[in-house]
Amino acid sequence: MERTHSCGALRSEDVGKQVVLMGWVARRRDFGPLTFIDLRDRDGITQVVFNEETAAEAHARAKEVRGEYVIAVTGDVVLRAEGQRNPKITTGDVEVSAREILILNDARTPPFQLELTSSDALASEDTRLKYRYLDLRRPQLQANLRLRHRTVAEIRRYMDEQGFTEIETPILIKSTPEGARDYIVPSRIQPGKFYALPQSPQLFKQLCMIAGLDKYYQIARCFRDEDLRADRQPEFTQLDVELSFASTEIVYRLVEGLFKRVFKLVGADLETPFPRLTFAEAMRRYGSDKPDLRFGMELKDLSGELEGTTFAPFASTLESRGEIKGIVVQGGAKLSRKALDELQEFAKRYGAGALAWIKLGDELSSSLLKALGQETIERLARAAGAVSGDAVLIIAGRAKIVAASLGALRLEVARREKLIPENVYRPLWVTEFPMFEFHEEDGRYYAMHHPFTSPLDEDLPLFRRAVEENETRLLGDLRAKAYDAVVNGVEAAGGSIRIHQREVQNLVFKAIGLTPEMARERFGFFLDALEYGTPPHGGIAAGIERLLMSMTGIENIRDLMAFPKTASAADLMIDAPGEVDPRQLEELRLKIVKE
RNA sequence: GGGACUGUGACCGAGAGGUGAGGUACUUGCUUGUCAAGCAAGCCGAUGACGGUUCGAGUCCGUCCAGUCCCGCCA
Repeated sequence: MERTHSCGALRSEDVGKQVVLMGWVARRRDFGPLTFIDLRDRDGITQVVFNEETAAEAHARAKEVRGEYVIAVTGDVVLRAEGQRNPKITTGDVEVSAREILILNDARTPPFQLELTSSDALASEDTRLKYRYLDLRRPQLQANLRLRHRTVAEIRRYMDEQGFTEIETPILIKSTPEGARDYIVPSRIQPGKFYALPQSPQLFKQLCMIAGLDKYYQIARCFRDEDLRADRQPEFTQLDVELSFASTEIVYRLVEGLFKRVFKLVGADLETPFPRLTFAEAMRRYGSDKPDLRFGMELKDLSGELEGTTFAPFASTLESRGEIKGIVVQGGAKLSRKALDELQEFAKRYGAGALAWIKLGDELSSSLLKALGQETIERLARAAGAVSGDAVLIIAGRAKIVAASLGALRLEVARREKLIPENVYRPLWVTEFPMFEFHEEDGRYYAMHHPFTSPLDEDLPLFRRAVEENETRLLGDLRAKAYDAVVNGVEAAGGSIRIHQREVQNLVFKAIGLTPEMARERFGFFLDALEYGTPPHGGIAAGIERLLMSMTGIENIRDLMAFPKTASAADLMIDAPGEVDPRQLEELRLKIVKE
């Protein structure tokens, strides 16, 4: 017996056909001489009717069936009578009148309920993760995985059309101290030595360019041993792209074309070219390098209005060249004291000392009223662009902290006040990322993107001066040919044009404190390769799950992966990570040191 | 490394120091058309683990475990 249709396929046009459906029993409703089964497969649900009068044997067997049994049904598609149709399911105009039923497999009562009624909620996440194969039967998760498949399929089609070659690179590679923490794999054949799993195929894709492969891409698994977040898993998938003779403009066009195609899958029509913001401007106006442009509420600089203030917190901020900025919450005058306290707590997580506020209600109120006086406060509110009924939230401090806390506050307030429109897509390029970032603890600069990222051509003279004359503080001002594609506040892709000249590469190593010997030890093979005729090249990588998050608005990466891990990087289903047999350890010459 | 929240029957979930609702699932019976089937009955737990405070703890305190979210981290 072969199935003829999926459980989501039948329509009124199919009435009269004899069909075979196979699937899982979602529900059974027993009415004595009449029994209904909602049959579910990946495509949908079809109602099957068992009638004692017309199919006594099948009807009797149907009574034995329970939830999640796997059955095959042979029957006739019949039109449902007016008033008996079910508009909630796509097949709701028809039903299958069963002639035969075959129980393909029975099922234990599930450990949690897959089919929900309004009176119950989804089981807790750990229970569902333990029985992931059952949770995945839920139509929502299946839809996510199918969208993921269609997205990746579309990516492959597009990249192929654009002349790219999909090339696989090794999973067992070598650990480098740069970047994220590596997952390491012990070598049995060479005891005491370790492979690392790739954080990304970075060096290999550049080697593909040196190899003359010209246009490379890969749907690549990446591994990073860092703490997890709602949008971060230890292993994830990237569309990794690199092309020779590239420029930023070529990369932008390629990715805009790709995103345009892929976002069509969720019914979105992205306008190209995407608008662009430099990193500096994004930070200044949104306090974020991945601004969500679906709503306004831009950060406004208020330090000009406060020049010469005697209010100590503000005065000391200005004196130490910090920033005082604010955002306007439309209609925010109704914010309660409690809400403002909560927002202050929220801002403090990002290092903000305090959150000052002004409310333009029926009468002016402000946490700064005593300190600054009514006149100054009104001037501040006006400068921020607030009108009657609004509130202004103000944070003062070091530029980095003001951006982080006020940028996060902007998002938080927008969420709380429901200021973010749905079904709107606002992509943009964030460009000209800094080359280097100062690391307070280590007291030195690190490459912000990675050490092979090219500086802007016009910043090259400054770069030479910074390194050759050892003016290290200039390093913070250097801009890179590095870019992110951001959609609705999600960093969907990031990349750069690479350095292809040895001289510039040496400058970078010097800037981040790598002696030629150290650079050679870490990247020796790669530096060699660069000297054999490296074409100018550049590329980009798009996190597949992140891309899907921006397409769907789904806020948790786990919902876009088949078998994700928990926040403590565990797989509750297979119970990984686990201990290994002592013999395995011995073979690898490894010893566990107990605390 | 740090912070916040959560942990009650198979599942969801109420219970603001004095033995724990309700719903769903499951089992049985009844109802000829439901679609979150209905109705009735049954079944099911001493509340994540351990320790403490108390005459008495699910409720308070401590430690641990697990889950979620966030800061740090993620070039």
